[in-house]
Amino acid sequence: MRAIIASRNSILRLSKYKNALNRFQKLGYVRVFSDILADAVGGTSAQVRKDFSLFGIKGNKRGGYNADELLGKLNDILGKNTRQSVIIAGAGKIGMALVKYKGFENEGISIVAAFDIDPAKIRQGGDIPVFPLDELKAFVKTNDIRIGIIAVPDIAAQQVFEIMVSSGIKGVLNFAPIRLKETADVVVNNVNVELELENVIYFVNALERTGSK
Amino acid sequence: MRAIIASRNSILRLSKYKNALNRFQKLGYVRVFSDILADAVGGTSAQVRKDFSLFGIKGNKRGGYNADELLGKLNDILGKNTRQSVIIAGAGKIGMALVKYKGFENEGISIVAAFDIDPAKIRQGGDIPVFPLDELKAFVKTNDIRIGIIAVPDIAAQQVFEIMVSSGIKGVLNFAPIRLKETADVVVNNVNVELELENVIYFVNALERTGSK
DNA sequence: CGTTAAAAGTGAAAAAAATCACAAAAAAGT
DNA sequence: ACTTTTTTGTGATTTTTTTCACTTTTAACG
Repeated sequence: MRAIIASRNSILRLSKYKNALNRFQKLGYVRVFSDILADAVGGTSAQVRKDFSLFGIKGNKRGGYNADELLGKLNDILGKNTRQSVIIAGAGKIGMALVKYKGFENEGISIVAAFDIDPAKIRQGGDIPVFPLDELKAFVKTNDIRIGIIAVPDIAAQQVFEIMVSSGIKGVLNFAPIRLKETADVVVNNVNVELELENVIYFVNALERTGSK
Repeated sequence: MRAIIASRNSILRLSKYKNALNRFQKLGYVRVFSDILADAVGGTSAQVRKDFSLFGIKGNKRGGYNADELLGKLNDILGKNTRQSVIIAGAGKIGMALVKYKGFENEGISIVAAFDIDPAKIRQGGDIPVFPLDELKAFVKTNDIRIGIIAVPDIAAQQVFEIMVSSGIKGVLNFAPIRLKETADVVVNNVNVELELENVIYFVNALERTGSK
């Protein structure tokens, strides 16, 4: 298929449109307009249209976008038409919170197994099994998993990352507050709560100092 | 003080430099260079220097930056010299994972209380008390809290946000996968794990389709 | 000391992203 | 059917961010 050059941010926006659209659809909307989407997602209507334009998504002038059709196209672009199996390294607080989280299933994402070094955490009973970390490689290979989540302490993160990559994992969502030494053929996104919280604090302070009218 | 116009991203980078610096300092580094920092954080040395330049941070030509001094300045800019008290709404999986997380304390961030509607979750015994949601407003007011974390289901998020804002909270870190209807004088950052994971999946697929050499 | 080499600092240039603004289409109204 | 109004689609423009490339300073070395 045609390769689309897209920035991380524009893809992130497409996902947001898709999520908003899902909600609109549940509310019975048949047609949606760029300004409605903009507003749901926190942008401008021009940007919505530009994004769509960039990905070759067409609407109807004066008629907006057909919700079903648009959703189909977005899902297509985002690769949401095939279910994705994901593993987690680290069965601590964050790891287990993710395992228990219901939201992924609706999005075609299945967390199929977790792995941990701590023998106390191993458990095959529950809906999602927790295996010893040693078994990660074999599991990933036999089940052809391509996406992994790192939810281990920062000190172990790089090591776990390398195990994942050598197992054949191509995309990683990293919760450890550490920059992973990446290679070009593996995609890494970072979720760093500390950083985000610090950022909020900074802007609250900054707002207080300056914009205090 | 002088008001610095800074983008969210540049502040995020400053935080990263600060975190990297903390690690370097623990390893005994007395002087650091822009390329070392760049590398630790995943950027270019030019960008590090530009960022510092923008905030009036000076180093020594040929001598780099004194680690202590630089850290002091970064902490100063980021407002890390005063401890920040934070509350959490939602004592579910995510909320409790955050409460238990040790990383905040080192950063001068204290989670002082959690709140939940579910009476079963109320508990005053532990290190961090969980109060009924009703009491949030009073608590925030009497303790003069300015930062809140939203870790409630998406359906309740907007409502909780409004309670927070009306209580005097000025900055929010939102974990609900919903765009909060914000006002200009409140800072909101979003952490959306689903979105990030979808993004990883997209780029893995995209890489597979195109760059498959 | 004087020379060399390494690194900061920063305007200028380039690239990337967002916004504007308006023509074209088509739904709705009369 | 014709007119009006609304909304898309997109080239052009503007703004923002990043990178370049060169000057200046100073540590290190002989």
